[in-house]
Amino acid sequence: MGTSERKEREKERKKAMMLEAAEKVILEKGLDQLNMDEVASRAEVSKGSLYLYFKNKTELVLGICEKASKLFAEEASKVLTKNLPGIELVVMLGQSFLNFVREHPEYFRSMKFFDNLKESEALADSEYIVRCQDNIQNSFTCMVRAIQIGMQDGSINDDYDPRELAVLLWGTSDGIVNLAYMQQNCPHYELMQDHQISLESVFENYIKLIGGGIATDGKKNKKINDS
Amino acid sequence: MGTSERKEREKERKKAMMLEAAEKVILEKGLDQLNMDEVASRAEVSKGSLYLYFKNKTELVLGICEKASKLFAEEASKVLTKNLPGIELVVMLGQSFLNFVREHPEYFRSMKFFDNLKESEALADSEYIVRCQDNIQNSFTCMVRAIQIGMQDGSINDDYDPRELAVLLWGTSDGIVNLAYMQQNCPHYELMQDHQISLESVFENYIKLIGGGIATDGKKNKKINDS
DNA sequence: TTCCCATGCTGACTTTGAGTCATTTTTTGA
DNA sequence: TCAAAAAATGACTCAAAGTCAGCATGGGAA
Repeated sequence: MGTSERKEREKERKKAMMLEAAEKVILEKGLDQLNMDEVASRAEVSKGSLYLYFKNKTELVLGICEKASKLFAEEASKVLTKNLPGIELVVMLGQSFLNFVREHPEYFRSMKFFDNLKESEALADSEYIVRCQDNIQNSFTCMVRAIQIGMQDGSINDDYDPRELAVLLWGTSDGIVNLAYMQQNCPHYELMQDHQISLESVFENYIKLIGGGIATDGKKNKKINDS
Repeated sequence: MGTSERKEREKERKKAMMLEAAEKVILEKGLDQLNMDEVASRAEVSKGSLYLYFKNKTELVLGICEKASKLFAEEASKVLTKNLPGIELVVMLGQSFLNFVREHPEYFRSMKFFDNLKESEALADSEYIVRCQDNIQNSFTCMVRAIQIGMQDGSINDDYDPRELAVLLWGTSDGIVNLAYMQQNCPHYELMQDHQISLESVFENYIKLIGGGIATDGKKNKKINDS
């Protein structure tokens, strides 16, 4: 009986259509202008149907966030397959993050929404929350792995705890990437427009600064000597 | 005729009461639960009065953001008066930022709200936006000054452009401070809860990493030799 | 003291948009 | 072919943002 399978697929397809409609609205008008009636009409379904698939507006956005965090986690795990020194993997992860945000500002926006949820919003009882957390955790684990690889191959200074260093890199790169997002999407954000500072060179310096700090830079290559 | 002056002060006092009421609500329930009727009743005025002082909900939050950004700018300029090497001023600015967010999460929240405004929200025509931008610009200038002082006194490597370095430090410390905010205010944020990583040590390592990267650390103390 | 006007204040009302549900349409399997 | 189940609909309810016609107050002129 392949009927139920086809039905299942059809359901997924519709859900995807609704998410895509919502993404477009966010891209065009911003998250705060997202309106359920408009999403419904753009997805060519009734409002009732929309609520059949997503129990409220929060879950609709979390649906986007799930896609976003999954996509990025895939990106991150792809980076890890490359045969490169750990330090370069770390740099590539940062670069992927930046590209991701530039290519999908609406995804980054939905992830910020996720970040700022409070328990007050029907939070604990949502499957989406759990899946988003999982995906983010996976990306984070990629960062930890890259650092561990680097410590193993001697390209990264092993004075630090790998997980702690990962948190540090996660936080700082989120900050830098957020600058990029705001420069691109928030016209009133003036920190960089005023002066003629390019994000390219800021990011380059970020890599140089952080990279310099965590790399072994020829001082103590014990691991390299071993191999 | 001191009457109009007293009236003016009275108006300011009421405005401050309304802002305080709104801050309390944000602190207790979060920004997304902020509700104009509740603010009005807590401030012991009618809804109509509230709208007499703030033309909409967005401006009310921007009013808080104005206070917040002003407070922080004052904090930052206080740091600059200290008679210390530039590098230590930079570290103190970072530390102040972290303390600020810990002590006033609702202020940080309102600044995030400001950051994420789109032009769609009656944006260009708001006096608040301009004042917030000014205050933030002032804080940023403090960071630039601290860096310039450090380059002058030889405690900071002058390979970088001061403004570009300031953007870099601004972005990264915003990211780190954001981690602190989330850990404190968003129960679903699991990046650090899972592992037993303390924010203290992450921040310490942040200072060590960045500080190490920008400090002259005895390699090229040309300016120090001069004096 | 009394009245008048300006300014400030009020809360009932309008509007908008999230979320619901009784009803209709479509699909499925007998 | 048809009845029961599943899916879809959009008019409705309800909460909260935002408005406005009328009320209160207080300071100055008669």
